[in-house]
Amino acid sequence: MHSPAELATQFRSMGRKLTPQRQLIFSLLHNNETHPTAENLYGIASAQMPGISLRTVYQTLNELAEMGELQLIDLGEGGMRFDPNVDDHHHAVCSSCGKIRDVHVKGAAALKPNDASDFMVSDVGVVFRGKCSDCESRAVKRSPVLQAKVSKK
Amino acid sequence: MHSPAELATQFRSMGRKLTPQRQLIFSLLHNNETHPTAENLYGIASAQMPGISLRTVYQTLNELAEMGELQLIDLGEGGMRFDPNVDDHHHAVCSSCGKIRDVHVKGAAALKPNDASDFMVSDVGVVFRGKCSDCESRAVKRSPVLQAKVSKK
DNA sequence: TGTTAGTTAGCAAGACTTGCAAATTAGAAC
DNA sequence: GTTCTAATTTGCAAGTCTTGCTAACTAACA
Repeated sequence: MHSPAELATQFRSMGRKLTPQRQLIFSLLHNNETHPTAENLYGIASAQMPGISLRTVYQTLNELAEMGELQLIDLGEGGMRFDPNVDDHHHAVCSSCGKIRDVHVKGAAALKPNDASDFMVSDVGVVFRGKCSDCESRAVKRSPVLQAKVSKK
Repeated sequence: MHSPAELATQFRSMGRKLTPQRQLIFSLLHNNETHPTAENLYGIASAQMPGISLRTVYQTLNELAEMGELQLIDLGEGGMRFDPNVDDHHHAVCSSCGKIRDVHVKGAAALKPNDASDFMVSDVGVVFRGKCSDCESRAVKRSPVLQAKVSKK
């Protein structure tokens, strides 16, 4: 995602308005690596701007997504997540705490469906599921013998 | 997924009942490669057993999923999809017609997050997006010059 | 055939997201 | 600074998908 300042310029050059609501959302997303849901952002935004509506948050997020400034991630956990990182990257999801982390994957771009040579691939997405280091170390401390089990989904 | 007969045995051995509704759903899922939604199955089931409820379809699907007989796929298109194929495989989604196809991916199991060596991976999922051969050939026929554009998400 | 624990059906409700219309306001012109 | 207008925000209703709840039903077994 571009910087809030750049987005501001971009919006204005498109004949669109730069409202305080939008500016706030731009700043909340800037360098945000938490993969927030709309509700997450609404919570934070509300604290700084009481009265802002959830509807506006959704609206702005959709606009940014349409502009290609956000990547939408749906991991089937009830709720779309928004990622201001639109570089070529993938995701690692902790099945314990639910945290999502951006990761780069060597060789991902070269993956091909073995048995569907007639499928024209335009995009490849990789999702790792497992345990993040925080949850893993907590599990080890709590019960070393269970470690093996726990690490299996 | 096991065969309907095997599932029947398995259910009974668990002290659960083998109802006509369950049998129907087992048979509809057997060798089903369409990645149906609950609603899809409900539609087909209703034709063969008028009065069966959508609630029961959901219930049975969830039970099978818990038993590891179904893989749940959520591609963020509004609606979980159920895959009786629980072998190690991945998916190719046509962005034009929405069809999902099971594919095997050489090297997928060996993928690792480059920059998250502390993440304990227990599962890797790969999703290809693009155009299936049907849609691709249709696009070519309709407008050869647009082919390049169309094939880009 | 009777008993009963497991199931089903139907509806209400919950979670997430979008449509709509009235009220508000950023940005441009004067 | 004032005025104007199209873009935007709000709040609520509604839509989609899924689950909770419970009365009625029934498979399985004695």
